Amino acid sequence: MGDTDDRLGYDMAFQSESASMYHFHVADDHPLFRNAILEVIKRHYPDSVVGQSMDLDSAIRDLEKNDETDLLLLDLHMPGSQDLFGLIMVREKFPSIPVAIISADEDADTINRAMGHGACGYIPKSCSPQTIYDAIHTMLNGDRWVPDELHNSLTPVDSEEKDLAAKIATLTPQQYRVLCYLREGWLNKQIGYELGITEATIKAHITAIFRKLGITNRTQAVIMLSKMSLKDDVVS
Amino acid sequence: MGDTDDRLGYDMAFQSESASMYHFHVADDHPLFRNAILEVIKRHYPDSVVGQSMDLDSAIRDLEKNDETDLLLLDLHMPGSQDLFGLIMVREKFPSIPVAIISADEDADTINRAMGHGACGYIPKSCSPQTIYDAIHTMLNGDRWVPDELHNSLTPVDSEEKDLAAKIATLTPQQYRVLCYLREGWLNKQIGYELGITEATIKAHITAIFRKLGITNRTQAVIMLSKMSLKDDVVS
DNA sequence: GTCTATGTTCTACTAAAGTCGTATGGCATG
DNA sequence: CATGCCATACGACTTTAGTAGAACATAGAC
Repeated sequence: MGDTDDRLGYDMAFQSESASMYHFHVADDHPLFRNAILEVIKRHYPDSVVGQSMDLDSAIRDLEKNDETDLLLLDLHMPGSQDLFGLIMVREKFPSIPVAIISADEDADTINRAMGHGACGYIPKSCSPQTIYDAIHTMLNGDRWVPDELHNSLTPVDSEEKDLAAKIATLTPQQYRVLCYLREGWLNKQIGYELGITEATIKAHITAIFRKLGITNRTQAVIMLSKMSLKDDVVS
Repeated sequence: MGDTDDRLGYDMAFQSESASMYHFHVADDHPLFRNAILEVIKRHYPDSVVGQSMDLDSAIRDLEKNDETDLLLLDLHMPGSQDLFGLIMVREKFPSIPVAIISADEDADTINRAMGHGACGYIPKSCSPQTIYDAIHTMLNGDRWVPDELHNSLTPVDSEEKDLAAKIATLTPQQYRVLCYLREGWLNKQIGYELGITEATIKAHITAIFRKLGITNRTQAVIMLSKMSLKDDVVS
């Protein structure tokens, strides 16, 4: 399986596939599909390093340790990463790391918006291993990849949605966590218990969130975020 | 009642339709399109009576006076009738009156759900006068009408959405009005001012709404309703 | 007519939300 | 190492949200 180079180059173009040691991270809370991805990676990039996580926080911690990750494969729906928000946060924190979305949701609008928010690819979970490999290979070369039928139909994302994404991206990690619970209709007291801090602190975070989003109460926050939500997935 | 002429031609204007006197109501806050509909009706059903309104409350008042209305043409988006909620309320209050949705929104999912919530037809605003006539004619005969391309692809509405619609339908008119403002992120004080009653009364209504919807606070209400919202229309 | 049932309205109360000021610790810059 | 910046955390206060209970009106039912 070839020799490996410790000193990984910054430029993928130099590296032939067999000789390259890539650094992947697979973030998906669904074990079956995570394994499917791992199979593909191990088969085609046996010398690569693969981080794994089941929620957004773990993924971010791992990326912080490995800031040279070559490709993040991110599920659209896992704890802390509903809809496009996880993608937005990761793109903000690690602009240089390419992010491929993997999701059961094959809706054209969803794929289009994921790409518009900075994903370098979108892999529907129904794809064959061969297709998954094609996609990963393409993205490691610095190109974008979407399912064939959408190749020529990508359109720019609504500017209002872009604005909102930019505001979300300014939230601190803790603020973002609080917002995730707020969005689900939790009370401040409940959020505080969940995060292990007092209700007073939750309120402080929430006030800060409102300022950043340009709103004045939680109801408006939910309204604002719901405008950015995607179609519901099919429960599999 | 009923029309006896099934022969449709391009200049059929004065055939046996002229002998029947239908009762229409056109509810649309966009004057241009309201007039377009009126043109079609006056041309093909010159003896008919046509009520008009620019918001849901006026429409309902008119329907109460004319409980034998043969067809209500309802815009999806006007004051008091965002998304499918207006349709749901009207179908609950007047189950015997056929409702045709007219809207600029031509999304298949939107059309499908409107039909699933009891509309007898869906007329995209891009339709020609001739097509509008075809649609109205079909619906007056008791048949349903949707754009050709969707004729065979209507699917049942999600049961959860049906449940929610049933709950919404139990709201009193005033409760529904309050809910419309709540949904937009207004404060109780503001809603009270708008409706000309005290904040205390708004609160009482809101508590009643929560009970009917099976929730405990306004944030959950917004979340619940947002699951039922449609794709945003293009602003024309 | 009386008697229910229901919608609307309100007062008085409790609970939750939201703001302000402040303190601490990490971390980068000069 | 001193300084400033910022994320995080908390307590005290004010404002808004939400509940309980009752008064009043109206429409049917008996």
